[in-house]
Amino acid sequence: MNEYSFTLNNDVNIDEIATSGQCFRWKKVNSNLYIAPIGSYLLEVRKQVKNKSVVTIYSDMTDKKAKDFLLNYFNLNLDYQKIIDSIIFDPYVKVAVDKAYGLRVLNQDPLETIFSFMLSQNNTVLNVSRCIERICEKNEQIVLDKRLSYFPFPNIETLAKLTIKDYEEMKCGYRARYLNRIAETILKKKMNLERIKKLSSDKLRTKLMEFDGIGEKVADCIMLYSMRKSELVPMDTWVQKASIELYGLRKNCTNKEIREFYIQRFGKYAGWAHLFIFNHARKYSKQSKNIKDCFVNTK
DNA sequence: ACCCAGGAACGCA
DNA sequence: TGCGTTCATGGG
Repeated sequence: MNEYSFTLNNDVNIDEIATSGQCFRWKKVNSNLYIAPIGSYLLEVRKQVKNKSVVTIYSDMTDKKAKDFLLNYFNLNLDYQKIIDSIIFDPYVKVAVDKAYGLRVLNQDPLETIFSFMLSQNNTVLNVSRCIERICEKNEQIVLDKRLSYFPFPNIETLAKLTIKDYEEMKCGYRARYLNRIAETILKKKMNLERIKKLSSDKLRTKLMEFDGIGEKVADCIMLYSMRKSELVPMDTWVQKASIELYGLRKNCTNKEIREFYIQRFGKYAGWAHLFIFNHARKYSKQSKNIKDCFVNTK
């Protein structure tokens, strides 16, 4: 077992990432330590002084491969400041970025992301996390030492062996049959999720939506958070409400209209703008009557 | 008891 | 196309 670490700058904010609703397995151990099974490995992020933190990966990889894995997962090869600069002309996005600087779109495993967002329909983030954990517990536990053990997300063979009844027992509710069927189909057709990433967003969306249980919104989340489609804007209830309030879109406008408004306005990283708006609205609008109030710069 | 949660399938107009 | 209903489960 190898242990590889490096320092992260303030453009990786693990508090915000862990609670942003794009990933479901990061756990807060204490105010300075977050931990998550990612892929087959275990990751830790320890906060240091001055907005810096150290990420550690426990794996059997060489240092170079481990580094590449982390760069890839956190999207560290992207120019964070440049992306932020391209979207904070918008006053509402600017407020959201100021509150959550270091929040970033991750590049996650497609299979785990498909399962996560299938579970997310008509569900809470907390509940999705619990279902994912139960599914992972069907996998073999990896024990690093007395302090560190974890269940990696299962591979497709393991997922396909689980029956509808198994998924129901894991409290996946009516989504159980979707999960069972998609696992069986991916395995049977030998679908290579890494390869289909290269398709255009429109073709990929069509392909994903052929699966029962994946609609437009879930497809867009899968593509944004695990397939490098940074321009996509998933049409969730928060963004629908926020868009009407913030940008004065018609009350009965279609999702397509909202999505095109975002792409027109924010361009290649519209999905990032969306994540900041979603994150901010979800976290702060419970304490105010309307969404717009929490986007007004209160400094 | 009721309502909602990062929706989607289904039936019907 | 568009709109209303229904779908498990958990929490407020």
